[in-house]
Amino acid sequence: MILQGNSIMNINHCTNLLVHQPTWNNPYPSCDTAGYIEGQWHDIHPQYWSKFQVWEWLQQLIDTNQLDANCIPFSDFDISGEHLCNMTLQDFTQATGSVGHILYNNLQNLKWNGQCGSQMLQSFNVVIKTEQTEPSSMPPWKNEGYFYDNSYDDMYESKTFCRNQHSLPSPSPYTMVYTEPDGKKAHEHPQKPSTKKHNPRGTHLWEFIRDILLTPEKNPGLIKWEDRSEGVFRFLKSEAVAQLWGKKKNNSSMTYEKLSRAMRYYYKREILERVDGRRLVYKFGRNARGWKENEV
DNA sequence: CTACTATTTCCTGGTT
DNA sequence: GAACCAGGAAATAGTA
Repeated sequence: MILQGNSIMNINHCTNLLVHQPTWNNPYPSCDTAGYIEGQWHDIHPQYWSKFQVWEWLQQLIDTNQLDANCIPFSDFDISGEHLCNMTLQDFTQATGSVGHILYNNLQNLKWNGQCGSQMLQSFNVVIKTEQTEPSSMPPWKNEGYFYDNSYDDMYESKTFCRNQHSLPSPSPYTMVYTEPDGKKAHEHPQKPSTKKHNPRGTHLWEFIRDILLTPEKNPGLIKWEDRSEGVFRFLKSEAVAQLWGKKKNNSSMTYEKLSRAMRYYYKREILERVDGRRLVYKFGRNARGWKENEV
């Protein structure tokens, strides 16, 4: 038995799940803002954002306002916070069209009021109360008072679990005929999961991801479709998904780093296709089944 | 027990 | 500098 030296270190690797609020009280804080959440874009005045934080801000606005990511030229936003702050409304509308005023207004709000909305508030076992927040910064899922608890992953195991029948024609993991990468059907008797080929826990990673996507009422902003018809999706809370996957596999040290390595192995098998340029974005490939809206 | 699959773990190096 | 991305390599666990 070999003990991995750092396995213990990962157990609490979920700090970004913690509830927190914007913390800059004066508009130009020094860098010593509170502890472990230091450095997140919503804790820092936009003037001091790095390129990465600008990118995070953009992604968040896309999510919370349900903007079409395809309309945003990300390459035009490969800029620092200082540069961003110097952009005029005209600059924004020039770059992103009608979406420009949303970006501009949100940024102005952040610059002068420090109101960034409390994104990333969702955490495990926490009831999010519905409360007033500006539309431009409120995650849509938050408005519905999502409740997330440990029973979530049990839905896959539960005999009574029933997937959203009215909108989800694809079969559940247990009724699905598992198809080998080469297209051969492995089994015709879905009621016998134990006979499934190499599927020890009942669900592969990609199926796990797919089922989160297909169960919106149980997906508290974890992953979202970027292009539903093309099978393109993006992780919103990468570490949270990793924790969930780890929980399913009884592995408390799962991280997004490790989960993503498994995801990359899917490229070769054409279960996933590479999506270049955008972080946390993946696309289902020809060997991934059950994600299409009207798949038979 | 052996072979195999599907990750898991670790790592180096590159990118945003 | 953090968070990702790319893959190689080796380990591991469940199944055939």
